[in-house]
Amino acid sequence: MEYQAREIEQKWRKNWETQGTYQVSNKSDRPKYYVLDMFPYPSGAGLHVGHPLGYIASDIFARYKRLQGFNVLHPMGYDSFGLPAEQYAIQTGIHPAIATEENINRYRQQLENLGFSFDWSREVRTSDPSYYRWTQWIFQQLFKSYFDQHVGQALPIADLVARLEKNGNAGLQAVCDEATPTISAADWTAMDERARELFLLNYRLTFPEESYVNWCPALGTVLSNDEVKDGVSERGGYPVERKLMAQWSMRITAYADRLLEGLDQLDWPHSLKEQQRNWIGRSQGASVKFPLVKDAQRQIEVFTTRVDTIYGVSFMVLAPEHELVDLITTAAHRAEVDEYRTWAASRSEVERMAEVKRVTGAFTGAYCVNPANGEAVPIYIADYVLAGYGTGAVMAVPSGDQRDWNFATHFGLPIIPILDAQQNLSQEADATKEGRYINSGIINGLNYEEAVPTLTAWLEEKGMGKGKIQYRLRNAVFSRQRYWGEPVPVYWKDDVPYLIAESDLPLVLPAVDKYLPTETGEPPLGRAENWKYQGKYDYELSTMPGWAGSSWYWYRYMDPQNSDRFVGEEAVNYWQGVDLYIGGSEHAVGHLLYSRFWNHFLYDLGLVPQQEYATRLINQGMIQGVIEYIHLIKAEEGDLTRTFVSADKLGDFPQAEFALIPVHVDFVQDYGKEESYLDAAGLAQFKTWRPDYATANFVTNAAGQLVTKSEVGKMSKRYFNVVNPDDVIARYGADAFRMYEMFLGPLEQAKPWNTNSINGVSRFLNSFWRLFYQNEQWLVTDEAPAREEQKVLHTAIKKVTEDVERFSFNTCVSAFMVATNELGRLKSHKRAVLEPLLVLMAPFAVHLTEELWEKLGHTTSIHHAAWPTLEEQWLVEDHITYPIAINGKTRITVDFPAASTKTELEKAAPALEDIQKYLEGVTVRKVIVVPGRMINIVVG
RNA sequence: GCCGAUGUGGCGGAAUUGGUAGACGCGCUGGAUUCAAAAUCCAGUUCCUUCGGGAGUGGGGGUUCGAUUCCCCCCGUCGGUACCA
Repeated sequence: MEYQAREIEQKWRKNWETQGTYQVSNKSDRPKYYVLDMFPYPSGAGLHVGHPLGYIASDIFARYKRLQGFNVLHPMGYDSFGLPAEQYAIQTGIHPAIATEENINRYRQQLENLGFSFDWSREVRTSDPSYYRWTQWIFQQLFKSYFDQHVGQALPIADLVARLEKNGNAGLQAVCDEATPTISAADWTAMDERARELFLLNYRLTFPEESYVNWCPALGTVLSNDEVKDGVSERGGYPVERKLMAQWSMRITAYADRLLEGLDQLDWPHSLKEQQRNWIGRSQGASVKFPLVKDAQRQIEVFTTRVDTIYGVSFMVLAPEHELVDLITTAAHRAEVDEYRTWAASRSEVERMAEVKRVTGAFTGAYCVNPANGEAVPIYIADYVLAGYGTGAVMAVPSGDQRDWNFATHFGLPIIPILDAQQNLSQEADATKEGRYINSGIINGLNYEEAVPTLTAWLEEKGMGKGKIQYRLRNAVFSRQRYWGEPVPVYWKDDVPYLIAESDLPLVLPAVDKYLPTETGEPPLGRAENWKYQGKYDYELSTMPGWAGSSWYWYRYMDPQNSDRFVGEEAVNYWQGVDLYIGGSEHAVGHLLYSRFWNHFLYDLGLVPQQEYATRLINQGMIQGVIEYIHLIKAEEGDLTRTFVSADKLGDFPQAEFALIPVHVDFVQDYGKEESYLDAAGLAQFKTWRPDYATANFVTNAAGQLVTKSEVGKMSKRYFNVVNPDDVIARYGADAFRMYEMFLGPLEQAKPWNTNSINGVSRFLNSFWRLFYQNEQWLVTDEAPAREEQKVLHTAIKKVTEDVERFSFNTCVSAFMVATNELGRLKSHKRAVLEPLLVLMAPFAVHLTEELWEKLGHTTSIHHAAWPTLEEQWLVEDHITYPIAINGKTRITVDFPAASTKTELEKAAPALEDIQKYLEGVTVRKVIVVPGRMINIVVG
């Protein structure tokens, strides 16, 4: 019987489904283990060969743990709200739910093709009302909570109210808006309901606020910082501008410290933790007040990490949006300042970032007082100071900061040296902390370590400053002016937001006639007819962002049907959290930070048992594609001729400029290689595919080939280089595909997709099969295996167990190959060897092993078998082959009895006949013996 | 600029605590089988070589009996991030 991948795979997939082989119970005597894959967004394009890499790895590990005797939770579901389905709906009028459903079905089919051990009875979809009901519920809990810094956790807002009634907010240590006024108990009591609600918004963990946001006109929505890359939207690459808008916000900054500290306990990739640390951006420094010369009651507060440089301040810079600008600008400078502010506001993020080097700014005409030395400091505005960071104001020290130096040089402001070690101040700033202070009042002669505490204490005493910790992390914008997302479970009364009753959840997404903003510019939900809470109050019209539903989904898998709670207590206490999370590093500062934030919050409420939900995380590397381009001569205006030139003939057109046009990789010969090209057939395919170029000229080389330019890059529709796993599976089978993806290299490393060597894996599976079957002949016998055969088996058990534990799956595959080669050489077909080997390979080649397992006479699934036990006795040798080196260079290898002692070997090695010729004319200085390893003879 | 990864044959990669560099696979070369092809099997395959050997893990230096592995400096590639005060 030949190995027939397709038949076997279909047979077992059906069988597993009817048997419920992968169904998991929340009750078990076995220890639990939770393996989670990152939530996929079901895009219309379906899976390409890069997507399954992490899923295959997690599936192997889940299966391994199952064979090891664990009760393993390994679920899959869909992050099914999102922009692409809505963009599609706008174009076609098809409800996003319908397109999403189709995409999900396609995904499901592709995933099933790969033979994963998901418990599909636990599938969840974020766009399902039974799911987003709980996303809305968690939102409501955030609204009902504030963060108390005294206890370092979230508490019910009712506690805050009780406190306000008693003491007002004096002495309250809680995270709130900068502008929150201080009130007494009497003030609170005097407030009416509306005033109280507005006041409480300063503290709630989710709240509407007016702030500068990333507005993307093309998408018609705001975006959070992590959704903006290089000044354009991550999805679609549309321009983004700064805009002042009222938006729901999440007070993630309350958790900045805990999110930072929590990282230390996580077994996550180092670089990913670093990214989160940088994103949170904790910096220690001081806040200092600079009173205005004209009005000492008003002060400009700055944050600085170098308070020691305060005597070097020669000017002050405010962000153009800073609230004091209007107030302080003198009449003489009014026009200039207004002009600058208008100009600054008109600049897009992209422009700003492109012109970082350019110095711009304007003088307000006003001065403030340096509290350290009482000198007057001119106040400028400039857009290198960001309104959103710190206080939106900087004390400028040109001698110690390059941007300040550039600004000072441009505007002719003084550059004051402050440390005797500073150098070349006429050329550039010197940020050194070395040396002793000069020109620096009370810290003259001190060094950095002495100056900082001295100054901070002095400023604090004078009430002009204090030590402060500042974060780069901003509160997260939580509104999207879009249709296809969770409705925010809030209604408005007197311009104040109220939660809808818990019993009214879920607030279901209403039908709309179009998925576009209303004529008055409201979000699409404004189109819903008669959509009012209790028939009279307006609902919030924005929806939640993509990351809402994915911030808690791993809990829903534990208990997906529960209609009383987002996850049942029993279920969450059993599964606790995720033991292994596998996914891409692109989620480092988005999903992985937001989900940690929500988890910390749920933990504070006592709803989940662990502060960090995923203790171990592994990034799988991206599988890249090869992009094939052909060179098109850039035509002059009006010139309608189109000429493509073979890459090896570009020299014939020295004056031409070329555009690179991506070509469908299927047309290209020797795809992925240096000398890949389009032959005549490829050119014909290209012309049919791109009729607009059907009449173009093609300058080919002597062989009639149009040589392409090949580049490793993203696998994406727009490069026409997407490889569908279904095609590969149809040809080689899912088992070969799974093993091949693992065999490509280390899991975490990025690697280009190349089908060149998949036949090696396919060949291996065939020879493995032939250990059982050859020429229609069943070969397996019940004879006792020889020692040598046992050694092959147990070497494999040891290697594969160790390697799976450290996620080195590529070396597992080669271990299987080695074992198969050896057993083939030994003509070994013993059940006692093959059966354990089959179990060892079951997590990788899930169908093939199941088939052979059945043929061996088993009636239950191999995936419920037990992982083989290593018996060291078979690995013990009576002789050890020692490499013998002279001065570190290996010369020969010699067998010695394993029992030889170090002293014996030291004597025996130099006496060997084969080694004598190396010792002529030199003296043996030392013989180094590492028992079991090697022998080195040092001569000289 | 800063932060983080990474660099080994023609190619993907292995070498887990410093101990035979190149496992395993692809490709390539030769052979067997075949009318032929596919498939399969066997042998070889880092480079140089006067066949004794010599060189060799991005480059240079160091520690060590011994370095792909540890330390210092430099270079390349990839990813993240950026007027963050």
